[in-house]
Amino acid sequence: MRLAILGWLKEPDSFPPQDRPAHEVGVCLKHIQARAEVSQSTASQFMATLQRAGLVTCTRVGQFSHYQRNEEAIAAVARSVAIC
Amino acid sequence: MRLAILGWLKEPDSFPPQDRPAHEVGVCLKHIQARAEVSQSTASQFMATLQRAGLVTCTRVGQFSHYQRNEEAIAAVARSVAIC
DNA sequence: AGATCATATCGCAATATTGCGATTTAACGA
DNA sequence: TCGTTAAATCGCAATATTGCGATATGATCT
Repeated sequence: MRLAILGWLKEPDSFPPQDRPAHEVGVCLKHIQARAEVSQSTASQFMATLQRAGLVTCTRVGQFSHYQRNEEAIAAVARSVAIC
Repeated sequence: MRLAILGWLKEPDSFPPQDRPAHEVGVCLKHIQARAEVSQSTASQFMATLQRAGLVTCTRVGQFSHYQRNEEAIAAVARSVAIC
C-alpha cells in the first residue's frame, strides 16, 4: 500500500487541486488518504513511516502537510536492491 | 537473513567442498545452514520460501538439495523495484 | 477565546512473520 | 532390511506489522 502511494506521488498533479500546487510543495495528506481509502490515522502513519525511511519529504504549510518523493533516496534503495 | 543467503550464493565456491561442485549444481543446504547459523528446519524453510518466490532453483542429487540463484528472476525484481 | 479543520499520536486487536524443536520422508550404505 | 544421514513438514511460541478509533496538537477564522 505504501508502495502504491509512493507511485502515485510520481504524478502529484493527478490529485485534486489544493492551495499550493502539488508539484511545488507536494501532495496534501487529505488527498492521499482519499485515494488510498484508509482512515486519516492510517494515512498519517503511512506517510510518517515513509518519511522515517527517508523516501518522502514533508512540507508543512499552515495546517497542511504536503508529501513529495525523495528521488535521491528512492534511487539509492533501487541501487542497493540491484546488487542483491 | 534470506537476503544475506541470496548474496552468499553469488560465490558458490566460497562454501566448503561437496560431492558435486557448487558452481554446477548449487550449494548444499547443509552448508547454507552452517553459515547462517540457524537450525536445519529454519534453513530448509528459508530456502523453500526463496524457491516459492522464484529467486532460487533447487537441484536434488541423491539425498542432497542444492540451491542456486535464479539471476533472471532476481534481475526482474530489481527492475520492478527500479520503477517505484 | 471558542469553533473548526488538518494532522499527529496513542493504544489496541487482528494478522503475518520468524525461527525453533519434533517428527516425517527419502536416499544411501552395510 | 536396518541404521544413518539429509532434507522437508508440522505445530507452536515469540515477535512484528497492519490499520483502526479515540484523542491530542496545532493552525485558522470569527
